[in-house]
Amino acid sequence: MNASTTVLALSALAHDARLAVFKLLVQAGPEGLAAGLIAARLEMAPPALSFHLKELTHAGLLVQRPEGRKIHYSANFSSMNELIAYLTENCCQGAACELTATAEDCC
Amino acid sequence: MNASTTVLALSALAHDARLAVFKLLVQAGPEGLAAGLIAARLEMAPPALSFHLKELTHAGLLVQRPEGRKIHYSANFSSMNELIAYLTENCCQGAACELTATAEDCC
DNA sequence: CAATTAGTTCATCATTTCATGAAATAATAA
DNA sequence: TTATTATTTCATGAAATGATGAACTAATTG
Repeated sequence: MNASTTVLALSALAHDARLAVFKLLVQAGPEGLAAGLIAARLEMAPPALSFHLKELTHAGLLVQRPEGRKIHYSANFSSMNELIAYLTENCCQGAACELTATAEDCC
Repeated sequence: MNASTTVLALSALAHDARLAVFKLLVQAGPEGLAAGLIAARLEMAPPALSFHLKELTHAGLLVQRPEGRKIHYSANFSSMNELIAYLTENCCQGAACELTATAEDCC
């Protein structure tokens, strides 16, 4: 992970709707959710959701899997871990978690 | 840290120049660097740098300290740690680092 | 095949972001 | 006090972002 792919991932997550989509898909686990279900849960218009799913997918944070006429999206955990690793190494002097109150949740 | 402050911080970091500024200031440590030095190191026009410093400061990622007629900026490590903690808890099922190759660098 | 469902793509428009150069502010030095 | 240095603010314009509704594609059902 280099600076420009990091910026791409950060840009993808730096939006209320997209962060909400990503969080929902993290909760959903590896199975993911169909686009229509995501739209229903987050009360988003289908074209808007489609736009945001494309952004997240393009940044490598989501993966797509056709399922009949539905399309399942799921979080790409390894790319998210790479992002967090990059931020920790380059932007925290490798010292993340040490100062946080929820240290036991992290690593 | 909630979703909207997270989006604010992510937006601030989601730009090549601002990510570079933040990384430089993390390396610089708590002393920080004067705006002019940052501009020289990163070869940025002063008004552009000022704009980006304001964005980062507004997001709580930098703190400002006047030093004579210079202004020193330094990384706010605790807010960065909060950001990483939020991402780890909400966007990684609290499983950051486990899947990364550089596990020893993280925590 | 016709109708329906799921999702995307397209066109448009409003808003935001960002770079640039000129001007302003404030602290120090001559 | 005048000049210089450090930084910010302002005004302008270009480019990117994002919301919306209509139209399109593809898979499934009747």
